[in-house]
Amino acid sequence: MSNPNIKPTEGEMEILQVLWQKGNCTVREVHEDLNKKDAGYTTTLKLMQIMHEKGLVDRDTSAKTHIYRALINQEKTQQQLVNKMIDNVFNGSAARLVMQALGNKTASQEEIDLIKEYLEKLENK
Amino acid sequence: MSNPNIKPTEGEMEILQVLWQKGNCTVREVHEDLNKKDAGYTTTLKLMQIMHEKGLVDRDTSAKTHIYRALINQEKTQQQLVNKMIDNVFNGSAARLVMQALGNKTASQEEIDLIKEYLEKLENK
DNA sequence: TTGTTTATACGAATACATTCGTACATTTGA
DNA sequence: TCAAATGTACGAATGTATTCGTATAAACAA
Repeated sequence: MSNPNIKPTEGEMEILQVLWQKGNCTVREVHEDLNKKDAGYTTTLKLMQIMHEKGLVDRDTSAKTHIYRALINQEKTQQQLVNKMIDNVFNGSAARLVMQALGNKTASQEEIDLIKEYLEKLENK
Repeated sequence: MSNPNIKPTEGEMEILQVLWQKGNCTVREVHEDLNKKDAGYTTTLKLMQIMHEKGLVDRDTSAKTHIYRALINQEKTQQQLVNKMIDNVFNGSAARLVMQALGNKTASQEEIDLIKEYLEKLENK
C-alpha cells in the first residue's frame, strides 16, 4: 500500500489538489496555480520536497526541472479525512456532517439532485 | 460575535465535544471523559487554560475548582470546519463531500433516511 | 563568453500545538 | 493539627508545519 495512514497537512492538501487535477507538474506550475497565497517559490519547493520524503509524491529528476506526481489516491485520502472529521467534529454521525454540508450555500440544486441520485443507488443494493 | 473566525485545533475539538455534550464541566470531568488517550491531567488543564485565553471557553473561578463552559457555538463551528473541508479537500464541491461521507460504513440506513427527509425539506423552500 | 534567469538543496527562523514537570495553594480526613 | 489529595499556574521541552534566505548548478541569451 502506498497509502497507510498519512494525514496530509493543509498546505500539502493544496498541493495535492493541483497534482490530482493537473497530473504531472513542475514545482513552478504548482506554485503558479497556488497564486492566491503570497508565499515565495522556495516555500512551495520545500513543501514538495518534504512531501517527497514522506512518500506523498513521486518525482522524475532526470531533467534539471523535476516533474512531480501524486502518489496517494485522491478518493482514499478524502475518505480518510472525512472519516476523521465525522469522528472528531460530529461525534461519529455521518448524517450530521451531511446536513451541515447541505445546509450551506455551496450546495446548489444541481448538487442536491446529484446526491438524491446517489442515495437511490445506495438503497438499491 | 463570540465566534469570529477561530479554528479550534484537534485537541481543542475533543474538549469542545465534551463541553457541548455535558454542559458545564470541571477540568477533571473533561479529562476523565477523554480517557481514551493517555495524556496527563495537567495536559488537559493546560489546553483548557489556553482555550480560555483564546476565548473558546469561559470559566467560573469563584470556587477552587473552576467550572468551564463552551463559548463558541457547536453548529457554527461545525459549519465552519465543514466549509473549510469542502474547500480544502473537495475543491469546493459539497456534493462530493457528501457522497464520500455516505459511501462509508458509518452511514446506516437510519441515517440515510434522515438525510432523505432533510433533502425533502430543502426542496420545499 | 559571460551575465541573467531558472532550478534544486538545505539550514535556520518562526509559529503553533502538545505534553509534562514542578511550585504552590486549598481542601479534606484521620 | 497536619499529611495526603486535589486543584491551578506556569515555564519549558518537544514535535511538527511553514516560511524564507542563501548557496550552487544548469540553461539560456546577448
